[in-house]
Amino acid sequence: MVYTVKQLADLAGVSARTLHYYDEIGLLKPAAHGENGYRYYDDAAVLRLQQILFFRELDFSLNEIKDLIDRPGFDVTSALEAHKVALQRRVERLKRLIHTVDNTLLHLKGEKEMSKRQLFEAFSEEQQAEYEKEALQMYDPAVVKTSNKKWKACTAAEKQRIGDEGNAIYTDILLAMPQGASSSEAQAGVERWRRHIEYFWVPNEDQLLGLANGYNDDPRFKANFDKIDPHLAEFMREAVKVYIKSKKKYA
Amino acid sequence: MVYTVKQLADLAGVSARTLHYYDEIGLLKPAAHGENGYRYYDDAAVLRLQQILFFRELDFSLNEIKDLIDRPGFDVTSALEAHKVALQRRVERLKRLIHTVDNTLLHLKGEKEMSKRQLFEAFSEEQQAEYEKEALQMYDPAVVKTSNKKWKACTAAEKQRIGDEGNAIYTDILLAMPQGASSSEAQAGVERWRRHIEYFWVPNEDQLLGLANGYNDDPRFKANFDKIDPHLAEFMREAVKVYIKSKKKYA
DNA sequence: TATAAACTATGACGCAGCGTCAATGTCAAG
DNA sequence: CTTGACATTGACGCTGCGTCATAGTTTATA
Repeated sequence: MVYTVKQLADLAGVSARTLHYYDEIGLLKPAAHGENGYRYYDDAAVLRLQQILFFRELDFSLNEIKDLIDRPGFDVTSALEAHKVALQRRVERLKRLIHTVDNTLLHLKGEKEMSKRQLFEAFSEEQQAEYEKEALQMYDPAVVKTSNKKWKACTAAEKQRIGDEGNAIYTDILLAMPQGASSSEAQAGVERWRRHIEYFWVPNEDQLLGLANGYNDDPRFKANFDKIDPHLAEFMREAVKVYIKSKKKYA
Repeated sequence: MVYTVKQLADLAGVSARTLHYYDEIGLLKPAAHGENGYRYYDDAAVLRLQQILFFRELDFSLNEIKDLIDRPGFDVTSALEAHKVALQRRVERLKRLIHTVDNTLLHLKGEKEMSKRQLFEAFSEEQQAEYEKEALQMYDPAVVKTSNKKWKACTAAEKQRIGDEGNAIYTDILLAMPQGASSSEAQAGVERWRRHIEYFWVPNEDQLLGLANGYNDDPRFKANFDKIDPHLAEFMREAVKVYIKSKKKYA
């Protein structure tokens, strides 16, 4: 059998352009060129194209495919095994992304319910509280409920006060920056911060550090801190490290 | 705070080129341009960049990101939900690919063991038998073992005979093509084919049709059939359909 | 202060795998 | 002989930058 471009294209379910391209890069050459310049494919080309499409389905690149079916004695098995590993890594990555999307969605919904349920506008501090609850989720979902209850039980005025308190604390810590992370000013700030956090949640030392790390690593936390000062998050992390060390020493 | 290109780039962990590009497509514009043409970014730009990178991590396209953070009141929640679905689809697809790779690897390894263990060279018919075992795997792995045992128990001469028998059957069916899929010649061929298959495995009618489908849809099956005739696989599918219908009618 | 090192700018090509015109030639049917 | 369906090559476009190339600017050092 002999096939023109369109015939082979329809047969294999690809476009004519694709066959042109495969010819261009030397992946699938027609059996013969007519004097009119037309491409004519034979049955061997059909088989080759089927192999190509098989590997293409598996997300091999056209170059890899060329190696796989051209090089005689090319190690197809280990190529497939390597490819499998690559595919698995992609799956893992995608799963992490989905998880992050889920978290973000949870956060957004929480925020919405809040702002709908009360007159209280979504202050950035309230957002911050949301974030903190989320971070906390990584430890114990049971605690989240308690935290949520506490927050809901607050009046708008109380919330306002809590938000202001948070702001004040961060400003205090900011002012302690020139004195260094181990200065008594900074450490006092961390102490106040801890008690502020404890309004929602009572973390142990490790969790406290985890939260400070989150302030640096989670872009949403980070963004809020950067609004105050671009080095605040990092400074807090250092200060918290010092804080914990001294706590553990005297424990 | 004000940042030059490199400062912001280092801060955010991206390249200067990336910032140039984001400026070019209007995704992140510097706060000011110096008289020397230099770009100068401010803290707002830092925050915006952080948001951009957050969504970029989630595999949003730069265009989508622009919409997400520029359009006021753009529905971020449903965008995220749609994105999640897209991610999930990608995961499903990758899992299928991995499964296919696994099957192919199994097949390749089986082939290798075969050719190593015996003097018997890897005839294309033996390959075909491998494929058939693989197709069968989709139904019941327990049956595979039986099939394998049977095959291994064969002498080389027996294998040769079986392979030849397969070839003869396919040739017979090929010769029946002009008479049509429902012709008695074709149906007799299917009957012989069935008994031939049953040497390895006893399929029910549905499984028989599944196998005939595999001859068309699996490129490796297809390739072998196309060597005989490009329309044989399709013809067999039709013939098997007819065969099954008549079987069920009289059942 | 002269010069070198480090930074800045714009412009352009390259990558993968084709889709999509565009301009032009060829073949089969009515 | 026309029409329409096919064929050809050539070229740009898409995504998200990496990577020169060329040229001007700022900063550090001798």
